[in-house]
Amino acid sequence: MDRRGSDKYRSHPLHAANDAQKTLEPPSSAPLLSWYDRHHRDLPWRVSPSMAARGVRPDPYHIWLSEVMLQQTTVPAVKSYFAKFLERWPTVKALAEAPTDDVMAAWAGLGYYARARNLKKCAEAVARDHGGQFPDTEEVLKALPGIGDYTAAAVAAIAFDRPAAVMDGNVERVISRLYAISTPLPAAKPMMKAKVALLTPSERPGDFAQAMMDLGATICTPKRPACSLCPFRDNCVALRLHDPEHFPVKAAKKDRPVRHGAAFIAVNEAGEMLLRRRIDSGLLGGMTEVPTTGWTARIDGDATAGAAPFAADWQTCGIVVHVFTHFELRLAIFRAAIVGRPCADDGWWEPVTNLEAQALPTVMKKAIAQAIPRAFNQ
DNA sequence: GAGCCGTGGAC
DNA sequence: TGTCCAAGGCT
Repeated sequence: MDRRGSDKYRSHPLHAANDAQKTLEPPSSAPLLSWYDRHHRDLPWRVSPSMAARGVRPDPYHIWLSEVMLQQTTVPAVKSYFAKFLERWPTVKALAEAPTDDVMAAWAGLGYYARARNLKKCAEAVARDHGGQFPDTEEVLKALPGIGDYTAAAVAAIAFDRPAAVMDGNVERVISRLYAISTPLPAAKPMMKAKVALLTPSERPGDFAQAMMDLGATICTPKRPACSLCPFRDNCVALRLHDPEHFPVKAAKKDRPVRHGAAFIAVNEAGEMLLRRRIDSGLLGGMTEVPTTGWTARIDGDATAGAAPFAADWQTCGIVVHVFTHFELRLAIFRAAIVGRPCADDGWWEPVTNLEAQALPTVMKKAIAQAIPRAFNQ
């Protein structure tokens, strides 16, 4: 058990780290900012250096929206969603007035759907309590739904040029290597945040924060970091120890259990599919689903017949496997041709041609595609 | 503090 | 193929 990541606990000579540190100059923000000016990435939510030089500041709404989307999500995955949201809801006020179901449907596929629910709540709070203007301090930002330590600091620094200590997974990796911190995460976070605070300059704190994250994303990568290109190469204790990949040390992860369930794709003679809305809390909260069993039981033929939303000629369509963060789901898929609209009180019958507009999470799209291969465009 | 909460890409 | 992980927040 605990095979995942357990080797991260392999021992490391602390005395060597201390000895190496004595021979290194402490890092400063200047080389990093210089590197950032030379390697700036053009991202949709950023203000270009030339515009910034003319005093143009980023739109706080854009920064906030991008930062929420980027929580535990990669830049390539976010880009199209960011463009879609800005086109549809150009201002925080527009987002505040949008129907929640529209926001959930637009978010479908990005994952961590509590972010979408909180995004809407946050927009409403900004419109209602702050006159449609985002607050410009960490403390007030953090009081808003979906804004925690990281996002509050990031918005304060990037949008408002506040000297906030921004720490995400990238910065944790950079800092842990710079100082060869052997305390495992997450226990080491307070120590790391203190290091970041000392390193954060009063000039260009927003650029510094983005530079630290860019450095972690492109140079100080988890595997095979490009240390020879790093502006901190002469200050990095982990590099001096010839083992940057050893850091950050993390607590071992737990095994991922397997859960079983069944999903039922019912289509009537009018080309409509039975859908339901999940409760607002918990897994896939507030999102749309096809009828399913609970996701704990082991499914066999007898249990499946009783678990269907209504009696019908259910045909088996095989198994869909979907991996969530903390468990793996194996979903038995069943399909039936229905006459009329049974169970309409428990959900609704949606034209199959309109499935793209629904708030269907990826696991549900996979289940539907298993039963009806042409339900979605690829 | 630790568990819960998605997804897709890289290796 | 399995494993890790990506600009975390909430409870």
